[in-house]
Order: sequence, then C-alpha cells, then structure tokens
Amino acid sequence: MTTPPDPRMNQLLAALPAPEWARWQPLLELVDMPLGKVLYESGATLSHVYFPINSIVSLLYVMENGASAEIAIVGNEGLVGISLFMGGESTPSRALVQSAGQGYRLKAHAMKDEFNRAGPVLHLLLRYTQALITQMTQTAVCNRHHSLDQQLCRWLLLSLDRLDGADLVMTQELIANMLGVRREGVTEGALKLQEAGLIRYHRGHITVLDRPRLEQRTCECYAVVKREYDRLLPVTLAQ
Amino acid sequence: MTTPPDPRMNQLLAALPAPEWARWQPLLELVDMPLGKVLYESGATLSHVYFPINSIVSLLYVMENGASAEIAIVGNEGLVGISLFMGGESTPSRALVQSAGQGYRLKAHAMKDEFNRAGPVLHLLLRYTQALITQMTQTAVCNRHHSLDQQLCRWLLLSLDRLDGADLVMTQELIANMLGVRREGVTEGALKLQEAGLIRYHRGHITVLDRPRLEQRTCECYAVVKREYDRLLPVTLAQ
DNA sequence: ACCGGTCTGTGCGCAACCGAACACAGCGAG
DNA sequence: CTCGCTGTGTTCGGTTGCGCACAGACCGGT
Repeated sequence: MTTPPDPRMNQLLAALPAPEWARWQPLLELVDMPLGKVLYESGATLSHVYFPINSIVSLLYVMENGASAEIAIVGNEGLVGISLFMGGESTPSRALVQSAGQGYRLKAHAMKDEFNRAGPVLHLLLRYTQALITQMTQTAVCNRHHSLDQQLCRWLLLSLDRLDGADLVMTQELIANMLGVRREGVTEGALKLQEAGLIRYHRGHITVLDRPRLEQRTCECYAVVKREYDRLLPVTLAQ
Repeated sequence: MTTPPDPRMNQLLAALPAPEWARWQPLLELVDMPLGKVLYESGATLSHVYFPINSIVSLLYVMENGASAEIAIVGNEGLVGISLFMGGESTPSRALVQSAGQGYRLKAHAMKDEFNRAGPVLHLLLRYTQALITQMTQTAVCNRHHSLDQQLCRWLLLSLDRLDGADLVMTQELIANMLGVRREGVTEGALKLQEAGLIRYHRGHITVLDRPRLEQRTCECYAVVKREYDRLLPVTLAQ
C-alpha cells in the first residue's frame, strides 16, 4: 500500500488560501480514475467535483449517431464539474477519463457551500472557468480552420501540460475519438511526427522527444490557450 | 426623436428582481450598435458590459492570418462581456456587431459591484454564462462534424432567436465570415434553402419562410443549445 | 509455441470544401 | 442615364479528410 498523493499536486487545490484549505482537506476523497471511466454523463446531475492529480479527463460531446468531439481536457491544473457551481447542475457533455491516474473529489453540496461563501474560492473557480472557456473556444476555432496535423500537435501539447513527464499512454484510436477524426488520419500525422523525430511511439505509448519543435509545428491555438491559463491562474494565487 | 426602447426587452434585465432592477435602471446607458462596431477587442480590458435589445453581437476569434471564426452570438437574451465578472477582464476574442440595433450598457465597475454582492444577480449571470458555454461547445462540435448546409441552418436559427421577426439584414459574405467558410459555400447553401422554399433573400435581406423545416434541416446542435438556454434561463426567474 | 486480440500501416474511391477567377444584376450617386 | 459598387451565381482544379478494406506487427495468455 502506497501513501496517497498530495492533493496539492492539483493546482487549484494548491492555490487555496490556508483557511479554505483547512476546511477542505478533511472532505477530499481520493479516487482511482481508470481509463474510460465516466465521471459524469450528459445531462446527469453531478454528485461530486473531481480534482485530477495525475490523470487527464476529456470533456466531450457525444452525438446522436455515436460520434464524439472533444470540447476540452482537464488535468491537474483544474477541476471537472464546473456546472455545479455555475448553477446548471448538469451539462450536455460527458466527462471521460482519458489517461488513467488518481484524483480527489468533493461532494456536490460541499462544493456549493464553499462557492456560496463568495470568498476567494469563488473568484478562483471563476477564473479557472474562464480559462476553460478559452480552451473550448479555441477548440472551435481549431476545428474550423486547422489541419489534422496541427490539431494533433495541439492536442499532444495540451495533454502533456496536464501531466508530469513526457510520456502519454494513449492509442491512436483513442486520440482519433477525442479529436473526432479517423484513426487513420492520426496514424498518418503521428508517422510524420515520428519521422521528423519529434515523438516516438509504440503500441499505446507516446514519448515526446522534441517539445519545442512540436510547439513550432502546432497552430496558434495552443499558445492562445496556454497564455490564458497562465494569465488567469498564476501559480501562487494572491488574496 | 423616438422614445427609447424598454431595457427589459433584454431578457437578462427583465429577469432582475425588483430591488436590483431599481438599482440598475439609472445606471443603464442607451447606445447605438451599428453594423461592424467593435464592442471590445481581443485582449482589451472591458469598459462596459452590453445588453443588446434588438441587435446581434458576434463573439469571434480573429486568427493571425486575418481569418475569423465565430465562437458564439449574443442577442437580447444575454450580455456581452462576461469576462468582466468572471475575473479575467479580457478575452482573446473580439465582440462585433453583426446586426445593427440598439442596446444598453453598464459601466464595468457597476457591473462588478453588483456581481460581488453575491445575490441573485450573481446566480443569474452564472447561469447565463453556462448557457453561453454550451453554445460555444456546440460550435466546436458543429465545426468538426456537420456540413456547411447544416451549420448555415443552425446559424440562421440562432440569429432569428435573438431578434424579433423573421427578417435578417445580412449579406452572404458576412455570414461566411462568421462561420469561417467561403462566401461561395454560403451562396450554394442559401440557394438550396431558397429553392426549397425555406427562405427568401435579396441583396442582404433574408426572410425565413418556413421555420419548422429549417429546424428539421439543421443538425442536433441547434436543439441542444436552445434546450440549454431554455433550461438555464427561464423567462420568469424565480428568487 | 501457438492463438487471438490489439495496435499500427497502407491503399483505394469519394464527397466536401477551398482558392481563384469571372459574369451579371440591382441599386444608388452623380 | 450612366457609372460604379455591392451582392449573388457559376465554374474548375486541387486538397483534405472520410469510409472501407485489409495487411502486418506486436503482445499476452493458455
């Protein structure tokens, strides 16, 4: 039995001021987040919010015909379940664990109580939400204008930023589902990147070898999103 | 000189409880919103929030190469400038008047003061924001998966919902810019709709003749967005 | 050592959309 | 009335991504 991970590896939890952190700490529950686990379903009322530690969660919309499109991804920089405090209690999207790991969760009513204190937590969460909105809007832009190759780079970089290290456990099939494109398209794109020496992959493991050149190869969308996260969520949150 | 329009033709203003409305009323400033006016620029700090009355505002991202993509549209159901109360003060997008008309605006500090009272206004605005988020995410989905024809129908319907009547003053060129597609593509799509008797148009004026069949022809995205607005923003807001 | 399933590579034909170029009609200004 | 601008219709070749089909390569389990 290993020791549980530090909750403050999640950057939102880490940004909590001391009094809030003291209140939250006993309420946080460690949960395993295995690949494919659905944290919430489209339209369902949320029972918890989740704070990923070393896992990645995709927010995606599943169409009537079963195809899907990723809306945003959440890792240790954020939280899954903003609709709880935004007031809707549910969303038309699904939250799916895309890279296995662990996380902490907090019961819905605890989250709402904390939010309704209208203190620093509220402002922190709203700033996070705005960053998430930017990620969503750039996804829309990217889907409209950029090539599959560029989107693949963007996606790899966004995922990397939400984990530690340079490795992703991720099949091309899965990436294709997230991006809402064909698996073959991802294969082609990944091949190009491997031939150029930017990444190496093998049966569901991807290693990024040359991150700077990956950033060079992607579209502006990645930088826009990253800049906005950095701006809105400073590592040490004042107040 | 005509009498000014009733501010409560904007549904958010109409949903304000009496005490809030009493506070706001003297602070609202009527403004003309001519076609093409930029309400705020990407990255700029907002000086006001805008409540459209009979105009439509597009939120769009302008790429480095000058091409653009619409992120969401706002009409008399909402407000332009959510980043003011979300905490970021700016966004990487531009707000552009897409259909001329009038609106009311409120100074940034007044908006923030009101929001920070943490009363019903806060919850109303957050629910609106969640509805807007849904519109953004469906834009992403639609951009990924649906045909230009379907997107055109969605766009017409969304615009109609945000105005009164069945007429739009809107060139195909402008629609193309909003959707981020070629003007010729819009021409083709509009032709099909006209031949099918769903719309009639002539030099920048579009009249919708058969709305039900337009709804039938669009993708699920429109319904998802509409349902979410209806769910989150009941006409008569309790509390 | 074999078998079956998973992951990746490849080769079609096809539809959608793009880029560019051009024709023409309506409308307003002079 | 005419000129010029704006808005719309049309064409053509090129590219991208799709749907489908299949082959090979790797891995784990029996």
